[in-house]
This record gives sequence, C-alpha cells and structure tokens, in this order.
Amino acid sequence: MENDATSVSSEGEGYRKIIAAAEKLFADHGFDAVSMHAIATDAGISKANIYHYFPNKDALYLAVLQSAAASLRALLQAAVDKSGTASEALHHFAVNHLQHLLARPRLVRLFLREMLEKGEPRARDLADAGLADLFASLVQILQLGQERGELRKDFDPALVTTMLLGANVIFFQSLDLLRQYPTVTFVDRPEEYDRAMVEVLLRGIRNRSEP
Amino acid sequence: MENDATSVSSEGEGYRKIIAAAEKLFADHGFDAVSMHAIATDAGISKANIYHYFPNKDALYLAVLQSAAASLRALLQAAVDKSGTASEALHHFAVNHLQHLLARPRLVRLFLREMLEKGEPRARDLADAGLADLFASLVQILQLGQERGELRKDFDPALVTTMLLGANVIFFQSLDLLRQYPTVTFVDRPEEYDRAMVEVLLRGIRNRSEP
DNA sequence: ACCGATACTGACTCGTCGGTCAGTCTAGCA
DNA sequence: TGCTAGACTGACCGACGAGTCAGTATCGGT
Repeated sequence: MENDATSVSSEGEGYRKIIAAAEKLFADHGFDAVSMHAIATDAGISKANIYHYFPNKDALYLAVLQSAAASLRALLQAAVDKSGTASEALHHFAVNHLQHLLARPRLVRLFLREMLEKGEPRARDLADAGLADLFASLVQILQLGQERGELRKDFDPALVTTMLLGANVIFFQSLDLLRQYPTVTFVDRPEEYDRAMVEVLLRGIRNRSEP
Repeated sequence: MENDATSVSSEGEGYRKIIAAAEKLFADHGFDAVSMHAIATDAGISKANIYHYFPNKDALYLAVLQSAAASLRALLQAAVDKSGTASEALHHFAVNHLQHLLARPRLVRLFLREMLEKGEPRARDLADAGLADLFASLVQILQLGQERGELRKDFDPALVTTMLLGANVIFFQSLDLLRQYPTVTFVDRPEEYDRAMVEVLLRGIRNRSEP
C-alpha cells in the first residue's frame, strides 16, 4: 500500500493526477454528483487504479480536502502582514485575501460546499483549522491597532474580522449574481471593491484624528 | 394531470407532503444525495405517487425551489421598512433579515447550495429574482439617506448593501464554525451582532453631526 | 348504482454506481 | 536472467438509482 489517506506526503504521478481530477470535479459538482468513473476518465487512468491508492470514495474525498486545505491555508496565511499601521495591514490583507479566493475558486468552493453539509461533519475540522489561524491573525491586527490608539476601543475585533472576511466571501460567492444588478459597478474590479469596503469599515472603527 | 411544475398554485394534501419532504431532504443533503425513494418514505407515500405530480426528479427540485423562493421572498421583503431615518431602516432591516434567515435555515441553505453550482444554471434565476428586489430596496433606502443629507454621498450604496447582506449571510453560514473561536462572543446573540455590525457600518457612512 | 377522473400503489426494468478481482505490465535488483 | 513489488487494467458483481406500468382505491357528479 502506498497511502492510507491520512498522510499528506509526496506521491507519484498517478496519485497527483487523481487528486487533481477529483478536486476539479468535486468542487464543480459536489461529492455525490461525481462518479469514480468520471474521475478516472478525467485523470486518464482506469477506475480500478484509483482503488490502488485510496480504499474508497470517501477516503479520496478526504484526501482532496486535506490537500486543498493545505494549499489554501498557506496561500491565505501569506496575505497576512502585520507590519505597518492597522489600517494598512487591513487593506493589504483584504485585497490579497480576495485575490487568492478568486485565483483558486475551486478550492474555495470545495470548502463552502462542506460548510453547507448538515449532519456529517465529514472534514469540517479541516476548513476550521485553516480559518482559525487566519481569523486569529486578523483579530490580532485589530487589537494591536486598538492598543496603539489608532482604532477605537469600543468595537469587537472578532466582529469586524467577520465582517471583512464575510464581505470578501460574499463577493466571491455572488459574483455571477451581482453581475446582473445594474446598480452594481464594482464587479470585475475586486481591488476597487476592497478599497471602498475597507474604507467604510475603517471610517467606522478608526479614532477620529485625520480627515 | 395536476401540475406541470411551472405553475405554483394551490394543490392537494399529497402534493404538499411531497414538497415538504423534498425541501427538507434537498436542503439537508443536496440534490444528488437524495433519492426519490427517500422522499417518498419521508412523505409517507409511494415513490410512484411522486411521479403522479411531477414528471421527474428535476421538475420536483424546481418546484421545491420555486415554493421556497416564494416564501423566502415574502418573508424577507417584509423586513423592509422604509419609514424613519435611513439608520433606523437599516438597523431594522438587518435584524429582521438575519432573524428570518435563522428561522428558515433550510430554505436558505437550499439557495446557498444553488449558488455554488457551476455550469448548470438550473434555477439560479429564481434565487436572483427574489434577491434583486431585496437588493434594490436596500439600495433605495441608502440613496434616500444620501439625498436627505443623513448619509455621506461618497460611498456606493450597492457596496454597503452587499456588505450588510454579506455580514448576515456569513453569520448564518458560519454559525457552527464561529462557535469554536474563543474570541467570538456574539454567537447565539444575533440581534447583538447586527446591532454592533450596523453601528460600525453607520459610523462609516453617516454624515458627521450627532456624536 | 354507475361512471369517470384523480390519487395512489407494488412490482418491475434498466442503467449506473461503488467496489472487487484476477491478472498484466514495468522497473529495479539479485 | 529471473524474481518481486508496485502500477495499472478490463471484466465483472451486487446494490441501488430513476423512471414505468398495470392496476386498485376513492370520490364527486349523475
């Protein structure tokens, strides 16, 4: 045996092709809508070969989630930069974060899908683990800004963190939808969206000093 | 024939039981994970009977979405109250909106699921139609506030609308997740969350006059 | 009492699904 | 050259999926 779906280490050619195909299909259509045959075909191998690497469909799915979680986590964590003022850090993060979401839509959809699943926690913890760090980092940035006197002290950092992440996720999730609203001008210009979004947010939480 | 899945009118006992069961199961597990047999069992009827009302599984799904869209739309539209100041209207809406989301989690998940579907637009337009009204109403509230001088004129109403809806949706969507973060105190207190959220937002967009 | 239409069912077809298996092909090594 | 281990395959299996069908129960109108 080569891999029991709990290790996340380096693997051969076939293994990678399977993961890649599975990631694509699972993200686009969901677990139940994707057959092992479809994955095999997309990967250019035989269905039976998948079972050489993974004991069953669930294990494959889990492996995909794990691999996705790892790369997403690294990607997003890289957007955190605690240097400079809280305002700068927030803006910098927001733009980078959204950029990463838009660059890896499949990975993101994979986890958004997972969040909607009821009953089976499947691999909820995976998504959580990655997000927890991110969340904590942002909260920290805000707290620092509060201690420094740059930001007001009467707001909950976790709340604003939720708002900022939420604003980005909703933008990502509703792109197609927003595109149809005539009053919406910021689609196709995510940096512009984030600039304005952070501006509103900052005006709401910054201590009154500069105009 | 009784219904061709495009009319949304009053129907008999069996029809309602089928829709109810299907709505529950589809929302909890997704289209592909739910079998017609499961729906029939849950509704307490025979599988074949479903085909008396609906030509196939897709039609049933569509009917469920339609029914859900109708009630969600009515529910959410009722949260819009354009009287009073823009600040009041926004706060009032936010609280009511989130309350409705939390009260009808299945309907909401049904549409969030739909939004993640790639390729097949299935019934995307349905979700859209309902949301478009809502979106327009909020934008209108904000614009009115701008004209009255209550709100600043240098922000995009559509942006703030997105932020507000996004904040609520993300709260709804990430409840379980947020619950695990020790720094988050506002879970289980949605009104508190919305109060603080709208406060931040308003401070960001209100004209400086009152403290 | 009878009729027609609607509500409903159990038993079936048939395709596809996840998963297995017996065996081939290839590469490294003795 | 021969042996072995891992990579890989086509053919197959039982289970279960959507959808069909022939027929029965129910009921309002005549």
